[in-house]
Amino acid sequence: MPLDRRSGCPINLSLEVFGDRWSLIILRDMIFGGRRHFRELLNHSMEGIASNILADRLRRLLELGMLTKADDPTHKQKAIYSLTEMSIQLVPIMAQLGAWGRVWLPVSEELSIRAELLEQGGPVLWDRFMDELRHEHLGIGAQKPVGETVRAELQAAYEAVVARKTAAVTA
Amino acid sequence: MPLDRRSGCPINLSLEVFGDRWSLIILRDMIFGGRRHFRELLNHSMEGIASNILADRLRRLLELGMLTKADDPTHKQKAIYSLTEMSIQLVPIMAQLGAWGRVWLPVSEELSIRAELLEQGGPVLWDRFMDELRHEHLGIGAQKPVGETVRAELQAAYEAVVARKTAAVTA
DNA sequence: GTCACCGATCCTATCTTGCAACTGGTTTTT
DNA sequence: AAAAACCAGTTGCAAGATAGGATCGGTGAC
Repeated sequence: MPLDRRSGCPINLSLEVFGDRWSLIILRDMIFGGRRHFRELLNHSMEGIASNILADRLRRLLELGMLTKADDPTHKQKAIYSLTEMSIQLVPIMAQLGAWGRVWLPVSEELSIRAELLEQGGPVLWDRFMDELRHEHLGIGAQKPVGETVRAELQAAYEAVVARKTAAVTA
Repeated sequence: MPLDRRSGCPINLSLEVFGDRWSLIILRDMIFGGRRHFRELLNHSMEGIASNILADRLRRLLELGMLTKADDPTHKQKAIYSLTEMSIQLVPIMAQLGAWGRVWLPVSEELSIRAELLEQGGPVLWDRFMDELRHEHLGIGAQKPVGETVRAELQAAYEAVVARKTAAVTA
């Protein structure tokens, strides 16, 4: 997946960066799923990414400055991938994409609850989420975010839907 | 490009619809460039799309309900493609994509002026633009929009930048 | 010492893309 | 009336991307 620079149009250039079927999925899992390691991304991938594709995309995202990579001090072979400001600022795009998909595509209820909450929360929630990501990935903002994190809230809402649906089935 | 339905996640499904290098480019040219015919999309394509790819993507977008196709009464062989509500509602996504690209990617000045104005105008301008598109493509809203259209404004701004840059070079 | 885990890489079959030539028909120009 | 240009695509081919699975050498927990 080379960068062609077909034109200097912002939409075109954005597509050249993440206009494929995997790059945004990986970033989604890092942003909303909190994944930081290769194996986490590989084994918990809902869509079943192949290891060679994952390796290729991670390398590409590193080159593009959307991610950084560091050694994990707890395990010599583990690498920790971090978001950069560039990828943290994809949150509004993810939110819009989720909102659009929720309306027009056959989404599953439990997987769209996050998109729904993100849409309801609007830019205020997005900003709070982005600040949390900056704290987590860039070490910016000295003290921890107060109260429950946005990601934890979204995750809790997701699990509540799953629990409700399971109860409905077994009832 | 099949629809795999890898998962019911809204972001994933959105990517399965337009997570490739051409679908959004075609929709961009229809939305911001006002293109309605195959040859217009083919010959005025800034990025140089191939005719088979264009044909394939148009067919796909028709199947997905993002476009409709009708005979052109003025020419027996011409077909007119129209946006649907589904694709008109991509305007906010295009705006966010353009805003992000303008900050982080090497965009050209003249091609990013539209994104800049769209960002400045915010949701109010997006709604006005979407209403104009509904009038133009869906025949909704009896009377024509008052004053200059959003697309004409964006186009004028683009041409002003081109003119200024040309003047600067020849001066 | 064994076994699961670590981030990848290699191989192969299949799918997608880009490119150029071409099709059958229609409108415009000369 | 003949020629040229335009219309929406289609076809064939080569190159590149993807999916899936096996594999690699090193690490850490038990």
